[in-house]
Amino acid sequence: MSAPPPNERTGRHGPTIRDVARIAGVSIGTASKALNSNGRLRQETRDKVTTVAREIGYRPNDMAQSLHRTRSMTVGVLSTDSFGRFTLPIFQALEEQFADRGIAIFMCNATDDPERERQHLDQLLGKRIDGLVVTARRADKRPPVGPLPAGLPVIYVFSQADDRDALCLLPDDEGGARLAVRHLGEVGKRRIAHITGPEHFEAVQLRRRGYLSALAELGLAAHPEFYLSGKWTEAWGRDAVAALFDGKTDRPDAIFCGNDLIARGVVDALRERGIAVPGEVAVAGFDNWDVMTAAARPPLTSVDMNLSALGHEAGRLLIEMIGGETVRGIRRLPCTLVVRESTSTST
Amino acid sequence: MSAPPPNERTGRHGPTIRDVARIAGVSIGTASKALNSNGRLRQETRDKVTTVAREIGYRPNDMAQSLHRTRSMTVGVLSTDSFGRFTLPIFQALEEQFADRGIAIFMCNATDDPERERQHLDQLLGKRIDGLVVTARRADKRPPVGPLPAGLPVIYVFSQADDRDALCLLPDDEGGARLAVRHLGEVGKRRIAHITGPEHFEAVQLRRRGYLSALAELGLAAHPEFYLSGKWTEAWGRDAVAALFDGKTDRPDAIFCGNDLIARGVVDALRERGIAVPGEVAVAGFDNWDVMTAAARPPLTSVDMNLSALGHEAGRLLIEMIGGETVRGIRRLPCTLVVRESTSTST
DNA sequence: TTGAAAGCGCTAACAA
DNA sequence: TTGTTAGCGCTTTCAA
Repeated sequence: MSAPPPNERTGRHGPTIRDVARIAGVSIGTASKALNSNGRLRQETRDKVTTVAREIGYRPNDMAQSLHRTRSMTVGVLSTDSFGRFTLPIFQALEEQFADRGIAIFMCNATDDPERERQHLDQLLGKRIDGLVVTARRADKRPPVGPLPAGLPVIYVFSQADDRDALCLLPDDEGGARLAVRHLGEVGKRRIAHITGPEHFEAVQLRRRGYLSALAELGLAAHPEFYLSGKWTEAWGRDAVAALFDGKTDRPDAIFCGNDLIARGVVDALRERGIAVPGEVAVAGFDNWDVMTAAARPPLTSVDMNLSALGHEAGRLLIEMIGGETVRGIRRLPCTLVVRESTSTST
Repeated sequence: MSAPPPNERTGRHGPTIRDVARIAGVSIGTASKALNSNGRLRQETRDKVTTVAREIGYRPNDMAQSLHRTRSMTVGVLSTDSFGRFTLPIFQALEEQFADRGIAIFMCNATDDPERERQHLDQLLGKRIDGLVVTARRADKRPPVGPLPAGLPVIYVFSQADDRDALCLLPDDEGGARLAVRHLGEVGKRRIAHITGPEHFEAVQLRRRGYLSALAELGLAAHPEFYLSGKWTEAWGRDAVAALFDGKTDRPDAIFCGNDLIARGVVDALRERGIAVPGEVAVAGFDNWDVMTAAARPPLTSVDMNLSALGHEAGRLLIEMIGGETVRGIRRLPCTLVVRESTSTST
C-alpha cells in the first residue's frame, strides 16, 4: 500500500502540470518538456512524467496554452439565417476539415437579428477565434459582418457579402442549370420549359440564365411562355403544369425545375394527367434533395450543388487564410448532374 | 494633431488591458475595476478608461478570464450521428438558451465513429467545457460517452445512454401516439390501422404501445392485421395501403402512421384509389415535418414532438446542472397533435 | 539533463 | 481612490 501522494490539491480546472510535476518529483519545466516531447530529457524521466500524467488524468488546459500561442485553435461559424437543409452539409464538411486540424468550432445562430449577430460576434472575438465562417440560407447579398479586428480571416459560404474584398463561396447555379438543360437536349428533347421560384432570388436569375444559354447552345428557341416563375413549392409545380398543359396544344417535352419540390409537384401533376415521364415529358430538378428525388415517381434527375465540397473548400480556404494567405472575391464551385429515371429510362 | 500614443505595442491577441491602462494613464488594477464596474473609482477615471478601451478596440480575452473563474462559459454539443432534421430544432433551441447566458457552444460531429468521438471529447475537455450535450438521430441506447472528469454535467438529448445515472431527454412517443389515435376515435373512426417503421426502433415500439392503449381507451378492438411495420418511406406507405385495401372488404377507416413520410405515401395511395381522405379514411402522421404535412393532399394531421421545447428544456437543465444541481434519469416531454385536413374537414 | 523564472492577459486581494 | 502584486496553467528562455 503506497502512501497517498502528498497534498494532492488539484487546480480548479482539474489536475495541472504542476500537479504532474510535483507527483513525478520533477520541475514544471521538465514536466512540460516531457509532455510535449520537447528538449532533451532522459527517457526515464520522460516516462515517469507521462505515466503520472496518465494516472492522474492530466489534460493540458487549452485556454492557458492559447494565451501563449498566437492561435486559439478555434473558429466561429455564424449562421445569419438559422440552419437548414442547405447549411447542414456545408457545416458537416467544415467540421470535418477543422476537426482534422484540431480546430474547434463555435457555432452561433443569429436568425436575421442584427442585435443577436452583434452579440455573437462580440462573444466570438472575446474567445479570440482564429477565423470566421458566415453562412446563410439564401444567397442574397448581406452587409459584411463587423466591425472585425483587422486581419481576422472571414469567409462567406452560401452567402454573399456586399464588399468586394470579402471572400464568398457559392455554388455555380448558372453552370448547374446549363448541365441539366444540356442533358435534356441530349436525351432528345427540343421544347424545354423552365418552372422556377421567386425571381427576387439571385439563384433563380442565375439558373434561368443557365437555362437560356444552354438552349442557345442546343440551337433551341426560348419560348417565353415556357418560363414560369412562382413559389418554391410542390403546389406551384402542379399549378404550373396545369398552366402549361391543360387545353394547350403547344406543349413542352421537357421541364427543368428550379428545385426538387417544384419538380416533384410537376411529376405528380403529369402522372395525374396520364402524361408519361420521361417518355412524353422529361423532368429535371435542382438541389438533389434525397427525400424528394427518391420519393418522386419516377425518381428525379437533379442538379447537385455539392454542398459538401463547398464546405470542404471553405474549410480549406479559411485554414489557408489563417496561415497568412490572402484570398478574396467570389468563387463559384461547379454543380453536378445526377441522372435518374425522370429523364432517362435507361437507368 | 495629437501625438501618437507612446509605444503602442499591443499583445499578440490584440490590445490588452495593459494597453488600455497605459494609454489612459492609470494602473492595470484601476483599468480592470473601471471596465468591470467594480470597486470604488472616480467617475472621471472610469470614463477615461472606458473611452480609451473603446477607442483602441479593447475586448477582454475570455481565455485569460476563464483561467481565473471556475467556468469557461462554454459547453460542448456532441452529435453522435450527424445532424439532421430532428437534431436541428433541438440545437436551435439549445443555442438560444445558452446564448442568452453568454455561454458559447462548441459543436462536434462524430458520425458513429467512436475514434472521432474520443478525439472530439478530448478536445472539448481540453477546452474545459462546463457541460456537455450528447445528441443522436435515433433514440437507440448508446454507451455513455467517456471517460469524463467526475462532476462534468452531461445531458443526452434525443438519445439514450446505457447508464442509469445519466440524464436523458426524449419525446413522449407513446403519449404522442395516444393523442393521434384518440383524435381519430373522436372524429368517429372505429377501425384504426397503424402503419409504421422498422420495429427495432424504440420509437416504433413506443408509438405502437400508445396506439394500442388508445384503442383500449376508446373501447376498440386491435385487429392484428391492421398493424403493419415496414420502412420509414413513402413507398412503404403506398405498399401498406395496397396490402390493407386492395381486394379487401375488411378495410380500416383511419390510419395512424409512424411518420409523415409514410403518411404521405398513404394519402397518395388512397387518392389514387379514389378513396376520400378524410371522409372514408382519415390519416394522421408523426413528426409534423412541414415539408410533408404541407405538400400532402390533403395536408396532414401530425404529432409534433416539440423538439424546440426539448432543446429549451435541455439547455435549462444543463445550466441547472452547471449551477450544481443533480439531475438524472429519463425524462419524456409531451408531444402535441396538430390537426389538419387529413383527419378533419372542418378546418 | 534538469530547474528557475518570466510572461501570456486577466482578476482580486492587499497596500498605499 | 488608486497602485501593486500574486496567481490562473502553461511554455520557453536561461541558468545550473
